[in-house]
Amino acid sequence: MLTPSETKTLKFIQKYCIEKGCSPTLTEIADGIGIKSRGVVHRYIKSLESKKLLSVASNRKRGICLNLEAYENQSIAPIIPLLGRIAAGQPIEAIEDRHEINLADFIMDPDRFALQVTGESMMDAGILDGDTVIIKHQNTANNGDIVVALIDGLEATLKRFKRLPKGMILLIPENKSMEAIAYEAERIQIQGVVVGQLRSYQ
Amino acid sequence: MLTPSETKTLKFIQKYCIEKGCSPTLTEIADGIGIKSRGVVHRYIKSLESKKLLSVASNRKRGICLNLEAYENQSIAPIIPLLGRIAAGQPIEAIEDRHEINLADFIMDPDRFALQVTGESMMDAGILDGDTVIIKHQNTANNGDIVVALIDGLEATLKRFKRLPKGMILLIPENKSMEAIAYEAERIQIQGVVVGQLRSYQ
DNA sequence: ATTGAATGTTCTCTTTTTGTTCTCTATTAT
DNA sequence: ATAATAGAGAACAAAAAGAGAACATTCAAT
Repeated sequence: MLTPSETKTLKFIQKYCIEKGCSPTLTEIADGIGIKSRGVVHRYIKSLESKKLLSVASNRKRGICLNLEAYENQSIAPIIPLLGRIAAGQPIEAIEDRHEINLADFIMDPDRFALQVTGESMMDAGILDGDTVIIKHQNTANNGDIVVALIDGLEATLKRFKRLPKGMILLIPENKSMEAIAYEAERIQIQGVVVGQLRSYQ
Repeated sequence: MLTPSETKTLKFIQKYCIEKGCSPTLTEIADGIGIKSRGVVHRYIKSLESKKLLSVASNRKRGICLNLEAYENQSIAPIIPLLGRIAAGQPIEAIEDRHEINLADFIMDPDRFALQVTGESMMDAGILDGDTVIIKHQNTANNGDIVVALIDGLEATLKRFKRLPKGMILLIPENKSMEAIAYEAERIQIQGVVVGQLRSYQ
């Protein structure tokens, strides 16, 4: 487990390496993490080395070498490393854009809950049968939102929301073989909007 | 069985770990659960430890380590409540089928990483431009797996995998407007298979 | 090759924060 | 009454963070 200072040091080194193409000096690191002592930085580096997160060529200037496999050794990595982008037929943008996904942003909010989707009504929006959608609980929606709507108080569906003139609401399935249906606003109760979606292939 | 305070403490630690990437200090926990005494927090931690829900490195700062395996039996995982299923035009099965999604299953595995998808090559499989896919790092794949494949060592793509006779490998885009391409097996290097996918609508 | 500035390394020292162990009190349910 | 839970807070030990001095080594310019 890394201390906050070690984490800060490691992140600075990663960023520096990516931006400048070589590793930083101890003075640069000290400056980067907001302390004054090279000795202290050296201590952090040694600790990170002992934790296999990087290796240092002894006495070499700029001799820090990041261990890119390090994430795989981490005992707990609640945050997944986001390694880069992948495109259709495009070369991978290697390590350039390395940052992290914070799943906390995704989910850990008290007014959110999950629903498992059955049916294909939102297929064309990339929400498949069996997917899980993360819903933010709220009673209103904007045009274009994907909402959980309760029709006549008993039937809940997942549809794209559109407000029509004259107090009508259009619920649009994202599936070419299905039709959008308009309802009087009184019949529709918004239970929440989709803020995320996840799928497991296992 | 956990007391309310212990549950509160554990949930706070889970959330903190996910958000910050390291465990909280006793003071931070006290603050987080709304009490003032580090001593009390210490007592809760020790109790949680005796219930095998976490382990603490003694005298180490931020030395709390969550025990993820223990979560499968108890309803205290770092989870979102999964409220039910939602269907196209079907009534919601309210709270009847309430269980939970365990995010630990989804991500907390050291040999997994994430990639952000650009392009539409897997559109028909519900993987859209901008989505994040969770990759399990491995060098082999089964027919039907969605894989990250490196072509000629320099071009990484996301495609469905199929092994053909005579040492050929077919990489199939899930997009009607794109064609599957067959390669000699030597040209293809599997970097991992897709085990999850997530999307944020925010 | 020599030299000097920059850099890495190894110390000691101090301060602050944190973990640990207590005792004490209050509340609640059995 | 008793036990379990919840909390405050004091006192001490230890870890982490940091400053900075002193020395060793690199590396590039001369």
